[in-house]
Amino acid sequence: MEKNVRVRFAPSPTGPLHMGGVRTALYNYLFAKKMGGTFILRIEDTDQTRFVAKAEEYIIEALKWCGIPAAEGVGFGEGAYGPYRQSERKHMYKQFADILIEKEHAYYAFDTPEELEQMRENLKKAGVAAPQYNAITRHSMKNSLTLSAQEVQHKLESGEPYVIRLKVPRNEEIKFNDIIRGWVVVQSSNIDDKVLYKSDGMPTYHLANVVDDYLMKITHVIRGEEWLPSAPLHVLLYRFLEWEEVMPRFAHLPLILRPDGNGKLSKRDGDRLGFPVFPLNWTDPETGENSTGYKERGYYPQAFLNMLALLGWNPGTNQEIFSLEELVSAFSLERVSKSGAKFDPEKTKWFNQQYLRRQTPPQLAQAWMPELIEKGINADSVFIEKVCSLLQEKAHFINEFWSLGFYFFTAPAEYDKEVIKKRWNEKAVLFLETFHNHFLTLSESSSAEIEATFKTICEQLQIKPGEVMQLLRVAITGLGGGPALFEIISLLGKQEVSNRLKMALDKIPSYA
RNA sequence: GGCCCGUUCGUCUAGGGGUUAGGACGUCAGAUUUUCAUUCUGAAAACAGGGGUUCGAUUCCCCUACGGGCUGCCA
Repeated sequence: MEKNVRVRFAPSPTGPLHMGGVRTALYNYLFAKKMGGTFILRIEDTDQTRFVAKAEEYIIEALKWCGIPAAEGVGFGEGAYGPYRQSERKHMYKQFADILIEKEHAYYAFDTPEELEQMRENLKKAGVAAPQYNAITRHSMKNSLTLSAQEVQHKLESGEPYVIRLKVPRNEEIKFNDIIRGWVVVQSSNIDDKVLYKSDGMPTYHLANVVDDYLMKITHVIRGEEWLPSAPLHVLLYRFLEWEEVMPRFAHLPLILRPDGNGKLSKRDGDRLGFPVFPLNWTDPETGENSTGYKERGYYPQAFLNMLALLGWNPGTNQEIFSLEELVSAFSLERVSKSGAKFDPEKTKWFNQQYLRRQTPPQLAQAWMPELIEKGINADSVFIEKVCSLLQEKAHFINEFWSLGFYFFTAPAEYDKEVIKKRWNEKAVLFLETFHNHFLTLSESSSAEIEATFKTICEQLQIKPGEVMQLLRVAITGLGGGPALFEIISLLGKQEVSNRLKMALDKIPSYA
């Protein structure tokens, strides 16, 4: 077993973290915990042009809400390998680019963006589908391989903008053993001379992530499949920097796909299809555009995480509901699947329902209380808890409680029209009146008692219970469905039910 | 286009040379609660296609098809 496992989640702060990112963070977290290792948050902000204010803060808040905090890194008390923001590590990268140049594994390039564009266009015209800056084309570009040493020196000294590119060998087989995918083999001729160091003095992702992973003693790189094509490049970097023996193991996670059609789940899909893609609400600082989060939609973070964990990983058993601790002990990268997984919003709701079911009535009452207070409801806590335990089995979210059970606190203002249309007739009115009278004479009003009364009356009047049961419900709650009716009546109490029956008898005839 | 990765019910997936191919969500049907939006039971529902290898392939290999990712001085 490896010792001192160190993994990192390394998002770039270009916007809110979406659920794919959360899952990557989760798998990193689970793996770290499982191995007794360290989970690190590193902010990859090497692209200053794409910086989004508040994004970093959002990422940190999201991890906290989910309950998968980093042990080390930005927003989590730093650690021994800081700083953990690449912009603050700016000074560390150049020396490694220089080493590569010294070893002739990299070179300076002075081509302007226009010249690069020109090169690509020319090659396309000549029939090259994917023009590359590579072992062939670099000979006709402006770089330290084609220019004389003096020219290069002069350009450098005169402050001409330059980048440093990796000199990818012409024809070499590069391979690595991915934990999830097995051996991945790529010919170096298919890799281009990637920019490692940008003209603005910042490294690109490729250089920065390799340098930082090395410096931070990262043992396993667990990231999305979109990185698979550049992994060989990173392997090359480790080799050229002579860090191969401490090169991390790679695990490339399958993508999360959109529920409709195909393709990677994107930030836009959520609002288009009506489910959140972000853990928390987000307001775009530029456009003011709002996106809803799982938190604000009423999801439990545990349910959200549980769903995410099973999207691309499974324990090999039939267990589906896992606490975080259970996930940690069951998790392994080997059981992560290779193929992309379509996200299923319905099953996500189901997970939340499962967690809701597992709450105790006091927990539910506490969670519901703010809304009740806001609505000016002032009820006994024991009563509220009883309401919660009835509502619990009908709801997926606590935020459905009010629309499902407002009638516990206030008489209905409307009645289900469908039911009235179908069931309201003279016989039904007679039933309601009779039931009302009997109900008032009841000495105790337990649900069993009420049910017995109900049945007796049905027999007396020769009415099938099915004909009036739902109507009775509508008269009292206004709704056509809900928790056990006699429980509701019992809980509401004699006086209230009596009032409501009177009101229903009075209002319903002129209804619909 | 090129390179890379993938392909078991509609969806998430288990399995793995000989199985009635298992589970979950969803769907549908029955039951029960003499209502329902709960619960229970049940049903329909899958190995992309073609070649090998093999006594036998859904499982191993190859090809095809399809899907996805990447192809920036983005990450």
